[in-house]
Amino acid sequence: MHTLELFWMQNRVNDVLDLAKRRGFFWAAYETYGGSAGLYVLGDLGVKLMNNVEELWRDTFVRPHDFVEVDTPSLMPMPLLEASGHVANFKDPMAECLNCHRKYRADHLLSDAGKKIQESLSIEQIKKELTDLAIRCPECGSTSWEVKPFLTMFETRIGPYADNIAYLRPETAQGIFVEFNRLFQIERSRIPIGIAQIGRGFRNEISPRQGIIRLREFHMLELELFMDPNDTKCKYIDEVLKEELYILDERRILQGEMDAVAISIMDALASSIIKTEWLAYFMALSQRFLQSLGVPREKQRFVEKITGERAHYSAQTFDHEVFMYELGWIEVAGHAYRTDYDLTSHMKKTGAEYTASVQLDEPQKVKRRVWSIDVQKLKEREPVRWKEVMKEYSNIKDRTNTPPQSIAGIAVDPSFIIIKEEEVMLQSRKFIPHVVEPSFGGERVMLACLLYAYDIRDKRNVMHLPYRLAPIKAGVFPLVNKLEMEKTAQQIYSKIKKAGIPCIYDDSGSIGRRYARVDEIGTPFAVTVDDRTLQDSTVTIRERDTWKQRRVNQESVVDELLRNSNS
RNA sequence: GCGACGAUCGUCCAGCCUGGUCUAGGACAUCAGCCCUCCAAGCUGGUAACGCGGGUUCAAAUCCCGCUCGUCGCACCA
Repeated sequence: MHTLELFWMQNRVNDVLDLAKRRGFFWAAYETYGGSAGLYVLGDLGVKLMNNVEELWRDTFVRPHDFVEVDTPSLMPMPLLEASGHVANFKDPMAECLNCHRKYRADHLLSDAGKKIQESLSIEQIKKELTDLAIRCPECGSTSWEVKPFLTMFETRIGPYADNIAYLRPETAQGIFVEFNRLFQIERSRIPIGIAQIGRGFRNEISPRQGIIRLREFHMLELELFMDPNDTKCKYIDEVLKEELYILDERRILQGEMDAVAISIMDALASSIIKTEWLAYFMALSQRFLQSLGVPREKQRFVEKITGERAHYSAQTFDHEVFMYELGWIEVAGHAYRTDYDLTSHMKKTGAEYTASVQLDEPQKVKRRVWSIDVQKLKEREPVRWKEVMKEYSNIKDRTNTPPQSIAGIAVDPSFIIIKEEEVMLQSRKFIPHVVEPSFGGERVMLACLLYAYDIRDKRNVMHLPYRLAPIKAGVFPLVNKLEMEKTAQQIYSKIKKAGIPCIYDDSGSIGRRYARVDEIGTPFAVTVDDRTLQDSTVTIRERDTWKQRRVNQESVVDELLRNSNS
């Protein structure tokens, strides 16, 4: 590679971040107060670009499938996130060595020492274990520890009562899961169904380096696809079967492979590299989405999360990564097969029923065993406590399985349990839907888009943003500041604006300078009014990507611009 | 959290070691105007900064301490 080219490659991210700040796409927040890591501001261009990214996402993932969209609160009460497993999984016990102040995951220290850990160990218990086992700091050998939980969710309180703890959501998905029943009913119990949400997620990262890559508050674009676990077909799968993805799957990772290989969706499904059709379909869409944002296919890959690295809710996860020059491979999306983990968890916690049912083609005869309690016999055995048993018994709705070992503390005894075999005609089949989830980080997608749009031509910055993503579609300039030219240019500007096309008017500095200014923010067209306009009503349209100009009648400028709205 | 290094106009950099000459300089960007010109390059003028707090001193951008933030490394990263 040429030295100069190499130099430019190495500075691409910095150049783009610099441009983003200078022109108002985004920048680090609260600098006047000294700054606060992991928080970013989107400026006008950033807001417009993010909106366009979101619209493109809707056009890719939501609208073609008639999926629906919701907007749930960012604040979530603690019990909800306890049920989802986030409170347990986002609250790592951190052990700090009191001598050298290095920090470790306390559970890792214990398991390294060969100690089996229970999920439910309290902070005090962990501290006691560390002391009892005389575990030494791996760095300095000290045995004195301070154990504290580190919470990666932001904690707050709802209302005046201190015990009403809430968190800012670490993902938007939980809002969809807990509202599943109503959403499902509103959508007339269609299955499969996709429910989308665009919103903000919050994570209290320990040290959010890498600027806009790791944020404490960020845009999430999530879609939850609910499907029947016995009918996991995706009706759109044929459209993508031949598409190839670069995949690095778990098996190859465990073999020590580092490189992703191209494989078709068809083959990936046939060889079970991707476990379910919807997941494969969304991965293909995800690749297309990034392609339409300007990221070539070869600069994208899907890396499977190996067991143990995966989130607590996931049966299979692929990270969708984009090569971002100096930053290396950066995850822009996670594609997770969450099974029925979330709905089941919320059911257990709340007693609500998150189920769907499908009508069977023909009713089925099913034999099943049902157990019940013989009250008379129970009374004989437990003359005092039988009422307690019956009270708890009446809360057990599903009696088709084997009876529990004890009810209300009374050991279940065959002497008062009746087990009946019965035959029922089932008209429908009930199930807890399984969930497949593509989840994007908005800022990272936006950055990927800017990185691949960025180019330097004749020492000038040019952002080759696709038309639909460009925050500003056109600049309108009078060639020189003559009153009539300005007037005509202003008229054209108003006309474009009224047509709903974002555009700017600029008459300051030389024409070349103005072209340079709009090139840098990715504005695809410049409309220039010159002397000839005043004679024959034509203007020039100058294209950002070629710097070529053509003359069109000023009446047709809006049409010329609108012709590009799909590109 | 630890360690190393750092923080000056919008941006990049100079000044700091050796305190005063700094009313903090330059370049690019930006703004007003001139020029009236199709690709940032001419001319005139303007706006604009020493991260925060404390100390030393007659005097602090400059020396010292604390804090905040940043970069990198360690650790962490459902």
